[in-house]
Amino acid sequence: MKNQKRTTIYDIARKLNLNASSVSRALSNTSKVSEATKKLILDTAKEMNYQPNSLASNLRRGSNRTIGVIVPRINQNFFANVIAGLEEITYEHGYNLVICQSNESYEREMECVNTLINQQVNCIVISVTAEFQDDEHIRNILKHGIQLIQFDRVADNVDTLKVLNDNRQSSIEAISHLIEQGYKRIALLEGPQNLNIFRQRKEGYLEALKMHGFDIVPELMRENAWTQELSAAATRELLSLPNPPDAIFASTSDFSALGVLEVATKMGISVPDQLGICGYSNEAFTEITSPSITTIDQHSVDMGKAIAKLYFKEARSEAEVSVPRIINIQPQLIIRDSTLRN
Amino acid sequence: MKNQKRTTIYDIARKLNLNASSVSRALSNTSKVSEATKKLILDTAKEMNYQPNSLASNLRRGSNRTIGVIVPRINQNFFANVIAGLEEITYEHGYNLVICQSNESYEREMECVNTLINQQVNCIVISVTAEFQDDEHIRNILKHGIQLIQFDRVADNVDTLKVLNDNRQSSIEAISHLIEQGYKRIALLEGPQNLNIFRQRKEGYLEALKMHGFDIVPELMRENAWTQELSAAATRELLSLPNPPDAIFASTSDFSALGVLEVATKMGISVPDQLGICGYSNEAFTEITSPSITTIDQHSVDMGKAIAKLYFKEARSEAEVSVPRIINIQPQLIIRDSTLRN
DNA sequence: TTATAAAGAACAATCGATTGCATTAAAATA
DNA sequence: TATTTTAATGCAATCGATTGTTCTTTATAA
Repeated sequence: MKNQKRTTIYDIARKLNLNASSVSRALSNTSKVSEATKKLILDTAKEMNYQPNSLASNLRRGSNRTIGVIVPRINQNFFANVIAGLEEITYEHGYNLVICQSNESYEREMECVNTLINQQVNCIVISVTAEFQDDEHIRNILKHGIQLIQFDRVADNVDTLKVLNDNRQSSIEAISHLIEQGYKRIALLEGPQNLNIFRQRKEGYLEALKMHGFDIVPELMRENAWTQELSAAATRELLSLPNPPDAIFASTSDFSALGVLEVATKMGISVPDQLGICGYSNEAFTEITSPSITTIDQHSVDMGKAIAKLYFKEARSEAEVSVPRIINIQPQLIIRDSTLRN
Repeated sequence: MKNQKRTTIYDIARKLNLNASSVSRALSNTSKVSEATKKLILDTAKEMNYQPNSLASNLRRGSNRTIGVIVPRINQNFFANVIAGLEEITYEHGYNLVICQSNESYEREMECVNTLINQQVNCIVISVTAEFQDDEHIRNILKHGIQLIQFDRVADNVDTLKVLNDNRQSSIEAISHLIEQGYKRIALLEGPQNLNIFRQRKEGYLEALKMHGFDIVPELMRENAWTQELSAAATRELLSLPNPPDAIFASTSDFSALGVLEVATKMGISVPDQLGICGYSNEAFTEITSPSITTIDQHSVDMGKAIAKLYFKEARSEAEVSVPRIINIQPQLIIRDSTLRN
C-alpha cells in the first residue's frame, strides 16, 4: 500500500500513446488539445486515480501558491480569527496557508521567517512578537523577493504592505466615552511599549485626556500590565492609592479588564458606579461577565480577509495599479454595562 | 528587487570552481567533503545570502516535511488549541503545518483532502465535518500512501491512527455527578448523531442513567441542540413541560450550556438549586458566568501534541515497532457552581 | 619505488510538471 | 490539385537539489 507509485502524467501518456506535454495541457486546460483527446485524458486520469504532484509543478513554476503566516500564538482569539478570515479568502484563490507560531519568542520568529523563505512561499503575513527587537529578519523577506504583509503588531520602520487597526482612534473614543460618562480620574494599563499597538493606544489615551482638558497623572499609568495577573496586581495598587482612579482603561486586552473586574469585585468596589472598566478585543466572555464589559472590537476576521485581498490585488497588479500600502480597519467601541453610569 | 535571482548551489559552485554536488553535500553535511572546502562553501553561502530552495529538494525527496490539517473551523477554541499543540511538536521536528478549514461543509472537506494529497504532505490530520456522509475521500488519503490521523470527530469505519477523547466516559462522570448532587430528571441536549463524539456522549448519558437505575425519558432528550440558539429554544421547551427537568446536560458545547443558563435566568429559575447545568469543552467563559458552569475539559492542547508525537513515532518505526493505533486522551470533569447544590 | 586504499571531488541521472519550439496532420484557400 | 493556414501533438529543456557512480588525487602500505 505504502509503496505503490503515484500515477504521473507520464503514466497516463504511456497508456494513451500520447506525449506527457499533451496530458499536461489537457489537465491544465491551457492552449490547444482536441476535445476528443482531452476527454480521453481526463477520463483515464480519473480512472487511474491521478493526483497532480504539486511539488513538481511548484518547482517548475517557482511558486507554490502558499502564504506563510507567523503569529505569536495560534490559539489566541484575535489571531485565530485573523487566520480564519485569511483562510477563507486564500482558499477561494486556490492558495494554501502555512502557519507558524513564534510563541512570543524573537528567536523563534527569526527561525520561522527563514523556514518560510526556504519554502518559497509567495507571501509572508506576520504579526511580530512582544520581544520584537530588530527588523533585520523582516527586511530579509523583502530581499528574497517575497511579498510581505504586516498586520496589527508591525515593525514601523519597514516599508511594506500593512493592515492595521487604528488603535489610537479607538482609544480616543474609549476615553472620550468614559469622560462623557462622568469619570474624572482615568487610569491606563499599558502593554509593552516596543509594540506599536500598545504605543498607539497610550497615545490615544493621552490625546483624549488632552482634548478634554484633563491633566495627565503619571501615577495612574501602569506599565506592562498585559496579563490578567499583572493587571490584577496593578489594579490593587491603583485602588489603594490615596486618590484612586474612578475608571480603568485596560488597553492591553479583555483579560486584563477581567483582572480589574475581579479585584474590584473582591474589594467591594461597585462597577460601573465607583469604577468604570474598559477592555480591548471584544472577547466572547465580555458579554457574559456581570456587569458586561465595555470593550473594542477589532473586526479580526475582516482583518484576515483584508490581508488576503490586499495580497491578491497587489499580486495581480504587479505595481501597475497603485494599491494602498496601508489599510486601516476601523475598530469599534462596544459600550456595555461596565462603563454605563446613567 | 523583485527580479533578482535567488542564489542556487550552482551559483556557489561556479564561484568556487566546484561542482554543485559538493556544495549540496557540504550544506547538508552528509558524507565526504573536506573540512577546508566545507568551510569555504558555508562561508560563501552565507555571503551570497543563500537560502536552500525547498521546492527543489521536496521534489527530489518526494516529501515536503509537512503535515496537513483539516478542521471544521480554525477559530473554534478546541481546534485552535489542538493546532497550537500540534504546531509546537511539529516545529521541533522541522515540520510545517498546512491548515485548511472545511467550514462544516462536506464538499469543502473533500476539496481540502485533494489539495493536501496534491501537495504530497507527509500526513493528514483531520476532524470531520458535521455534514459527514461518506468516507471515500478519507480512504483515498490512504490509497495515496499518505499517513492519516483522525482526531475527535472521526470516521469510525476507516482503520487509521486515531486520537480521541473518551466522550462516553466523561459523560458518565458528568451524569453520575449530577445524580450525586440529587438531580432526578436529567435532560440531554444532543448534537448531530452522525458524528461519533455526539453519539458517544449520548451513550454515556444513557449508560449512566442505567447504572444508577434511572428511567430513560425520551421527552428529556433533544436532538440537534448544538448551537447557543438551538439550545436556548430546546431549553424553553423543556422547562415548559408539565414535568420539567431539574438538570440539563448540554453535551454539545459550553455555548449550549450558556444558552440554557440564559433561558433559566430569564425564566427566574435558579441555578443550581432548581436547575443543574453541565456543559462541554471548558471554554474560558465558563469560569466567569454566574454561576460558573460545570463542564468537561478536553485537554485540547495535549491532544494536538499527542497527535504530532504519534505521527513521529509511527513514521520512525515504519511498522517495525508496534505503535498503538488509537490513543485516548482522558477528558476531565470540572465541577463548578452550576451543579453544586450542597 | 610501486601498488593499494581511501578520501575528495566531478559527472550525470533523477524527481514530475511545464512550456517554447518543431513537426505533422488536417482544413481552408487559391 | 497545389498551397497556405491552422490546429494538434511531439520533442526537449528547464526548475534546483539530491545521490549513486566514476574519476582524481593524495596518503599509506608493501
